[in-house]
Amino acid sequence: MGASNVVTRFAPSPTGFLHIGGARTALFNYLFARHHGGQFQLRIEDTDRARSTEPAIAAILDGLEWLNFEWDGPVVYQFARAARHAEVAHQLLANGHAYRCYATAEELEEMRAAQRAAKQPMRYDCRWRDRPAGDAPAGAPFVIRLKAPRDGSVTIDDLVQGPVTVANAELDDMVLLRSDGTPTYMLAVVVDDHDMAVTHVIRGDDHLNNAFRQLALIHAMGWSEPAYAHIPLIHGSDGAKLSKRHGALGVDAYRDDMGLLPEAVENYLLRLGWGHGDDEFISRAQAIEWFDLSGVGRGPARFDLKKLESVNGQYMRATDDARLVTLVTPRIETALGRNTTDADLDILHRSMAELKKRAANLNDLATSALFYLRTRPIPIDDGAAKLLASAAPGVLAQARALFAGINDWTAEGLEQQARHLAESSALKLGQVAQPLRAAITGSAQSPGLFDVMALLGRDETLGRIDDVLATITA
RNA sequence: GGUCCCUUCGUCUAGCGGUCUAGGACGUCGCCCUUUCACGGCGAAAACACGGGUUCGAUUCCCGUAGGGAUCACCA
Repeated sequence: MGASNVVTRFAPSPTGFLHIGGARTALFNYLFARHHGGQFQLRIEDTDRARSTEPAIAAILDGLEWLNFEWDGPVVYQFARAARHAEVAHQLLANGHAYRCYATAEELEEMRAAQRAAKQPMRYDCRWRDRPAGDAPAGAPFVIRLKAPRDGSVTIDDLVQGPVTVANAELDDMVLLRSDGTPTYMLAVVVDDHDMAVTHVIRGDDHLNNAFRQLALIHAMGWSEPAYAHIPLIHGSDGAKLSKRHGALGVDAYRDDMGLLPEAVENYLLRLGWGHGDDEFISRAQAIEWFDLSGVGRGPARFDLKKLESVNGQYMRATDDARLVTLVTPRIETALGRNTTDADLDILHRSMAELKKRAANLNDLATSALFYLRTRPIPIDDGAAKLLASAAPGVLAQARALFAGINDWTAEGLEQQARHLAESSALKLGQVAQPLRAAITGSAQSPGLFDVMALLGRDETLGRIDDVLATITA
C-alpha cells in the first residue's frame, strides 16, 4: 500500500442523527481510504440553515467516534465556505457557463404543473438561459443557474454500479446560487470535493443522478473528475425504505437502547452488501486489507435485526470480561437504583464468563446479572414461583440442611451433595436443582446452579433459601 | 409518468461458462450435550423471477417481460 493520494470523505448533513445507512457509508469510505493508505475526511454539510442543528452535529461526531471511524484532518463545515462557493458561481457567470434566472417560485410551480398535466418530464425549461441582459427586471431577485450542455451524453464509470450513461437532455440547468446569494448543495459539494482534493466519492446511490449534474459543473470549471462509487441504500425487513420501525435509528440507539457493541455493528454493516467468500466475522484489520468497492452489491440490502443481534452475541462472547463489566455496570446501576460496590464488581467479574454466553446484548447481560447483586429477600419471578410450588415437599429444607453442614463450599462439593440428596430421595437431579435455582436466583433460568452458589457464598445462599422457606411455612 | 439501476434459500451472501444433484451465515425445525437457560456439536427443510436467444454447454453473456429500487426543489 504505502502513501497514496486517495482521499475519501463522509459528508452527512446535520439534520438528524447518524443513522445506520450513514454509518455504513462512513464505514465504506473509511475502509477504502485505509486500504489504500489514503485520507478519510469528514465534512458537515450544513448549508441548510433552517434544518441543520448543533445537536445533530454532536450526534454525528459522537456516532463516528463510537464506531471508531477516525477521520483525518479537521472537520470541514460547509457553511463556513459559502463565500468560496459563491466565488465559483460568479466565476462561472463571468465565463459564460452560468446565467441569471429571474423566474419566481410561483412561475416555476406553474411550469411544473403544466408539465405534470401534459405528462412531460418536469424540468426547468431554460426560459432565462439565452435571454439578453436587457430583459432582466430591474432590481428583481435572481438565482444563478449552470448553463449545462444540452446535447450528447455523459458516462460515469461507477466503481459499484458500472458504466452508467445519461443523456444531457435529461438534465436541466440546476441552481447554483439561491436568490439570497447562498450556495446550493450541488454547488457546494462539487467545490468542496475539489478543494479537499477528494479522489473517490463514495456515497448512497440516491446521489447517482446528482453525479451527472455535478459532472457538468466540474467540466465547466475544467476540474478533474473524481471516481464515483454509489452504494445501494439499506432497506427495512419488508423491503421498503428504512424507517424508524425497522431500525433507521441513530447509532446512539444501537449503543444505548439496544446495548450493542460497536465492532459488532461494524461487522454487520460491512457484511450488508459486501462479502469476502464465506467469511462472517471480519476484524477491522482484515476489513481494511480486504475491502474493495467492486465487491459491493448493486441491489439494496434488507436490514435484519435478528442477524445483527446474533453477530453481537458472538462479539460479546469474544469480548474480555473486564470490558464487559465496565460496559454493563451503568445499566446494572440503573436497574438496581444504586451504585455498585467493590463486592458487586468482584462478583460481576467472576460471573461474567458464564453470563456472556447467555446474552446477545448489554441489556440482556445486565438483566441476567441482577440476581447476583440484589439484597435479600430477592424477588421471585413467575417461572420460579411455579417451580417452587410444584417442588417435591421438603427438598428445599433437606437441601438447606445438607448445605449448611458442608465444609467444601465449592461448585464441585455442592453438586456432589445435591446428587447424593437426589439419589437418596429417589429424585432426579433436576428435581432438586430447579427449586434451589428458583430460591437462589429468583428465576427458572440461570448459569450453572452450583457455580452460582459457589460465587454467592454460604451465607447468602443459605439466607436466600431461608427466605423462601419462611414464605412456605408462613 | 420520464430517466437510471437492480433481481441466487424468508434475510445477508458465495458463485465471476462446465467444479452446481448451487456453498456459508442468520432465522426456522429436529437430534445430541445437559440441573434450567444459553453456549457448543450434528442434521433437515429452504433459492438461481419468467421467456427468448448466444454457446457443445448457462446461475454465470445478450435481449425482452415481470417485480423491486433510486431520482426528477432556490433540501441535502
